[in-house]
Amino acid sequence: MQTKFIPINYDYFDYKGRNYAKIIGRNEKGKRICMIDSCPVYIWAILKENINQKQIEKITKKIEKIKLDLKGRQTKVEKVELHDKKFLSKKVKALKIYATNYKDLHDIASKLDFKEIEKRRGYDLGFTTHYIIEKKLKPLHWYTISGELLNNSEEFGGIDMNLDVDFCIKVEKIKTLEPDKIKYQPKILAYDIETDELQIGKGEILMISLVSDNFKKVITWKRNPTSDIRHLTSDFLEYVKDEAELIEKFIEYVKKVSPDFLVGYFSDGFDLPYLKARADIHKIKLSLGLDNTQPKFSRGVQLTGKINGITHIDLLKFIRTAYAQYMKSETLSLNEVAKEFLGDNKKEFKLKHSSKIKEHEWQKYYEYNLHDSILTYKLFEKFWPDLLEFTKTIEEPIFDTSRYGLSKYTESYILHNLEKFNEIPEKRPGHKEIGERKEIGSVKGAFVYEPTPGLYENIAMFDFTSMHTSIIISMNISKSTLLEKKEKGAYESPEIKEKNKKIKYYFSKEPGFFPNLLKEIFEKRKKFKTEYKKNPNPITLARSNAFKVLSASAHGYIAFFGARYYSHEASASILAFVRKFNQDIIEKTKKQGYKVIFGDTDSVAFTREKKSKKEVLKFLKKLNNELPGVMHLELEDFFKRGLWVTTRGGTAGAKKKYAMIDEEGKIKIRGFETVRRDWCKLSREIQSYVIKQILKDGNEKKALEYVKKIIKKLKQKEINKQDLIIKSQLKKPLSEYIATTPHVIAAKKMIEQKIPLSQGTLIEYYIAETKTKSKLVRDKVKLPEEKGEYELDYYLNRQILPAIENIFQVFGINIKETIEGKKQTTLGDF
DNA sequence: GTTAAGGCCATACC
DNA sequence: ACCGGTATGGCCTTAAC
Repeated sequence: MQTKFIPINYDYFDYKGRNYAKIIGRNEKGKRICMIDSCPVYIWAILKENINQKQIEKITKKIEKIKLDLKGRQTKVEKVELHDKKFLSKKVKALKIYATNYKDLHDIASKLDFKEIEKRRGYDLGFTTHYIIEKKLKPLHWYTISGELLNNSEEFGGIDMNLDVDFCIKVEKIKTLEPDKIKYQPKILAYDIETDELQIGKGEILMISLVSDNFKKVITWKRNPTSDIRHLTSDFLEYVKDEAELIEKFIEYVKKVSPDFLVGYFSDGFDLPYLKARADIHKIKLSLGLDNTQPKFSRGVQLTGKINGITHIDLLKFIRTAYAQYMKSETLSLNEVAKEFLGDNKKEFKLKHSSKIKEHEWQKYYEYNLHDSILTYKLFEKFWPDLLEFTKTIEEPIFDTSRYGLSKYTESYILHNLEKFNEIPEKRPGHKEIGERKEIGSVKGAFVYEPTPGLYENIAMFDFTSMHTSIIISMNISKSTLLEKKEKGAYESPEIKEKNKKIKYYFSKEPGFFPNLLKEIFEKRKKFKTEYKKNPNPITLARSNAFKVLSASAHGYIAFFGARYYSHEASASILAFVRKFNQDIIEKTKKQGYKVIFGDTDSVAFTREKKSKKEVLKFLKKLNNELPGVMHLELEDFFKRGLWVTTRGGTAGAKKKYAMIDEEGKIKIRGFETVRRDWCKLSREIQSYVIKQILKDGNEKKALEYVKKIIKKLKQKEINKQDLIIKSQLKKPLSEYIATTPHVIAAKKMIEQKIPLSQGTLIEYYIAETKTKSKLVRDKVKLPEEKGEYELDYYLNRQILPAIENIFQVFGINIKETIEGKKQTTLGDF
């Protein structure tokens, strides 16, 4: 039979010693289909140089005889071919050694210890990745598949009989369909659980909400026994007898909706493992899989929950890697993320233990639970274009792309594109190699220019477009193009200090596959950005974003010790170029007669004095003409004013801290306390006001008046406590803290009061007046709900004044004296 | 007991 | 371990007096 098909969920199984890919997807009518397919399995043996034909024939014969009997599975070499390939951009002769089972390739590799063989590669990709590369059945692309329909067939041990799909097909032919011809509407089911404890399985699950297209449900067994059920019943609410029945009902609904995607928020680390743990306690099988199997959890750094045939998505992970760096939200909590992307307003509900929930609060709790699933559902819809485009770009199953970090994005893109360079993949570094890479230590980073504190007018700012990436492309830098010694015409890095020696690295003129691939990414990034500007919609934006992220992560990937194509030398060279190009631009700008104010990594800002914008742009053009390759400097913007301050208590200009106002009055604040979430709202707001007023007026007069007014309020204890809350994140488990900081104390108080808390929680507290004689801040910590007066001294001298004093210092004003008054007379003002 | 230096810790910039 | 280095600054801990 023949059908159209979009692959969504990839899995594989062994049958009679061979690997079979098992791919679940849909056809154009929305029917769920399972495809079963196989592909050649092989390992590359790269031969040493100068091995002659006779030697090759000799070892080929030996290799062909390799047979292994492992754990009851017999495996053997089926075929050996000689190929002309490339490895790390160098021409090599390599044997392609076919075997029966991908998992046995490691053992076959260990049998290939012939002296003629230099390296063994290409057996650590994982079967699914290998399969996608071999058969080009890429996730979320459309295909026409023809094959044999398996209908209650005995083949593959009757796999189709236990699988909840419409058809099961043994693939014979795969044909690519024109992209975007058929619209695929993903079937989504969002879920969220509420529990009494945050530790997995420790407390009971109180309720579960489920949201799909035209489907809303909250299942619960908890309510106050004295309350009248009629008042509590809603159209979405369904009562069950106990927690066991709750879990069974959940399974029932998942099966009934039968989604492509079961979507949660932090569900890898919480909801799914929690459900499994509670199901285990009740001896219930959490049979969510299409084959009725339970979710499988794998432990990387973080827990990951996989359901057979249904793609479990933890949206938090995807947002964290693909979006967090471009977001404004202070935390990645569902509420804040929803606020930023959906404009949804918070549903207020303070989580507490079920025993402390009052009668009338239950209905609110149910609604809160439902709302979380609604938000998760809407966020999935919102991010679907991004999930789609990232998956199509990286060519890994969406289950994986949605969980990958930046290095994996880059690496997957490379692995799926090696074939066009005829490259054999490099291996993953082992423990030993990672250790060695760490041992070498980090390389010197970018250059940051020390600004002179002050208020400046008429500022222009230039920055390099994708600086690191354009350096890699323009200077052909990579692990594979690094030369052992200087060659004629090679690219030469600036001088680098390594172990007290000054050295240079050289890179081949011969284009390497990595810089070449990056050039492709770089150009696609430009193309999709233009495409988006011409035709703005979620898909073009997502495509543009995918390539933006990919392009921006290239250098980080090379410098990451876990990367296949890691290179200390390449990373050091890239950064040496980064420093050099930035410093060169700064020098040239000074020479041109401009006053340089600041520069950080890839940017320079300067006052244009009396020169016109036109002259500045002419200068920019001149600078660009002197840049090599694809390197490009662009005008970030012209600014009306900008403010730079000293470091706290010092005289040096503070780096990475500035504020500018553009000609439309739009203000850009970097590094100041205003943008730091670990300062209280009051400090941030005062500072933000002061900065804005100064930038608008060009002087400090109004700002000073405002500050006096607020400080008066502060002294009269008229400030709302909410504005004095300090927030700080618990970055590791409480037990691992060496120093007992205020936020650690606050966290301990929360535990005492049974307020849910875990690693990653944003801890809130305020500093209160206490009887203690202790000078330690931590001894005055109180939780927001705790009764108490705020301590004036702390907020004045450690929050408000520090945030503004070096700003007023720019105008020669000592704000402490002005407020507290060395001259006591000024105190009378308050 | 006080103080300064150093370390831990969180957060931001690019 | 899950992209990197550079930088500010609060607060605690420790060593020295």
